[in-house]
Amino acid sequence: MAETESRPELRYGNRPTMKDVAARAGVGLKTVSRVVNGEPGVTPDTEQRVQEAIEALGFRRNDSARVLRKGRTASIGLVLEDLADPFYGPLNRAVEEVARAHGALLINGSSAEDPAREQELVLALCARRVDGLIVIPAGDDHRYLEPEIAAGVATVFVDRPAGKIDADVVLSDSFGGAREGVAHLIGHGHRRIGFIGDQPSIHTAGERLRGYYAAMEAAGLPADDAWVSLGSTAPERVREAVTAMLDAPEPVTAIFAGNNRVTVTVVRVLAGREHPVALVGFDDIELADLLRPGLTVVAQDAALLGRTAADRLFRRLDGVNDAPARVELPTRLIARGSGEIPPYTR
Amino acid sequence: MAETESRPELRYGNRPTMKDVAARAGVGLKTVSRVVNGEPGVTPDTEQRVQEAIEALGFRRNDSARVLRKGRTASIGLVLEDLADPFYGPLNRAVEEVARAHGALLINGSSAEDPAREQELVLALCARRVDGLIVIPAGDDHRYLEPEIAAGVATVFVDRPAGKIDADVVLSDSFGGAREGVAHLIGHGHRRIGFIGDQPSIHTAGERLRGYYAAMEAAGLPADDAWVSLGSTAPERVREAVTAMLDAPEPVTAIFAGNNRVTVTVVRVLAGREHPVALVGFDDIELADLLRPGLTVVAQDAALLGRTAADRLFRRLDGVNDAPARVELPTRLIARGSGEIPPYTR
DNA sequence: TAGGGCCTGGACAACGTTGTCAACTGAATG
DNA sequence: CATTCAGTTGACAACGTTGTCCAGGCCCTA
Repeated sequence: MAETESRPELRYGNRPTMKDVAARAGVGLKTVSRVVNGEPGVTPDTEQRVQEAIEALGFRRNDSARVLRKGRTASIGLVLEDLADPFYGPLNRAVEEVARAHGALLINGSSAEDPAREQELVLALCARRVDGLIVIPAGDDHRYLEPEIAAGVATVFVDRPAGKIDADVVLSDSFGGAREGVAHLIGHGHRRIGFIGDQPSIHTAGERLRGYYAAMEAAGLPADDAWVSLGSTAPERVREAVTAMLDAPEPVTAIFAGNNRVTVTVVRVLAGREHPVALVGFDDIELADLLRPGLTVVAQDAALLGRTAADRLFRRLDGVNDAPARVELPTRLIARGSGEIPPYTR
Repeated sequence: MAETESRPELRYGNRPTMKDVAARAGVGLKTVSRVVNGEPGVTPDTEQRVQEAIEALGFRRNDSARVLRKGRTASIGLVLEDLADPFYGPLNRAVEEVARAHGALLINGSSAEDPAREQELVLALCARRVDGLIVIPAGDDHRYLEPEIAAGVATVFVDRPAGKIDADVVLSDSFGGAREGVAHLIGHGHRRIGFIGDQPSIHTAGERLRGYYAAMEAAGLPADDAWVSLGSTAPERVREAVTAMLDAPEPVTAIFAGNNRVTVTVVRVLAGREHPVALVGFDDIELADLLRPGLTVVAQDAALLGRTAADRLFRRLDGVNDAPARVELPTRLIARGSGEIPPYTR
């Protein structure tokens, strides 16, 4: 322990540098660099001597220095809402695969739906000089990114659009998906349909709500305020909202759930109810097919979302420089039973 | 577009440096550094001038250079098997939270259960000079890490032990958990119990198999080879294995599933069978309580696994230097119905 | 054999930051 | 008034790598 105290500056245990390798191999510094980077202009004989020295010393190039010199970090940042949310798993993985294919590492973090934390994280990534950023925004004002983007940090927003700046964005068609889901319920005879969603300040939540209204209106149905509940996705709140809708004098006969977390809670509540209630949820859920009834959902392809965003990002990094675009991916209605339950009448 | 071509070296659009800030504020370079880092010894007046210059130029410190100078990157690497696997989501998130609390960023990647890819990823992280590594190993030989660890890269293995090197490891009690799960089935009257697991070369898979045998033996029951199926967790393979066990002349009356992916497929197969079969799965699954019957599982606390590993890692980074230890976290049996089904007899 | 070109190898500066250290200021002390 | 001292400030080197550029040595040709 005296070891560590006595040399406070010592971090990497004096790792060998190219200079050390050069000394050991009896060549110049730059020759080592050439060997390490596979550059031409080194005789096999010299190369072997260098390789042996590298081996013997356990040398590993210090990419920090390389980054400083070259300007590129070969890493991208991914800021999402919650690393633990199963919805983002496939997205995360898809982004990683694309990054890997381009030889880049992935730095990621959760904003926890907190705009301040998002900004902090994004700026930390910019300070690291990531080559690009993929952001699932928590906030609705991203002007803080303007200097970064101007400075050349490629940026793509996913799942929700950027606020107050013009940037690439890849979204699912929340509006169309929700409208289709609600229309599906209407098509099965429902006229009083509840909508339980996330905070409407979140873009996707707002769009889905809009889709709900659009479907109701298209069918000439009223959309009673008492049927719409927006707010946190915390189980208790959702539970209360569902219960209120079902215990009202004119109860809803079907529910549209605004995202996976809401859906899960709604399923739990409905499992305890006496009368059947139809349900369509936004976002697919593992095992949805094994519930009784099977869960009807409006599915988005999270992996495709991630892959599309990452492709766009690397296209930009490769120099393509067209105007920021908005890509909207279609959703898919998967009927499994819960959305096909007819209206219950006492 | 001529822009990009004409200056191939240009990466960050000539971002302002401390030198630029210093020039604009009419102060020395070091003074800017002091302001940026909140070091003492700068008059409020000077500080303000510097702040204004920073603001005006949109300066952001280049952490690459900082890293090179200071030796610490304030980042850790997490290598897991699959970012998209819901089991690792909470683990990932837990590690991130601890890292965040220590002001470190998290770089992560998937090994896809491929030892070569694991090594490639780990060494790339080492080249980046991450301060520490958390690895869910795919391979069983980690001697390639010896020089790195010797050079001071703190390393903690999670979920599975390291191979052929002495390092910190945090595990769930796979053996004990599986034994308890199988004993639970035995306790409910089962005597012919199937075990469907992952490739036995994976440490956890082997331990769980050992637990199965231990429980059977403790109850004085035979463990017929035909009841044990090990291999890939691909749905087709698992489906075949389950079907074979159930269609045998002496069919098993209960199944123990070795991990979440196996469990999911087994549930699907059992849902299509005529006669009830008891099931206990290793790993908890979302919505397990909503299946009919509810799914009985041996749950591990993935978040705790991640938190424990990260805590250990940062303890080392803070200079604690005790011998590598093996921490084993208990599992928890959660009875929900599927594991309490009595043996079916025709 | 001299001149030319090609190949290999190395010296040196630069990337943007931080640590060291010395110089300067103004005030307080004798 | 000289001296000291604390508090500010900046010049400079160093971190480890890569790009530039030049020096030799070699082979080929005239």
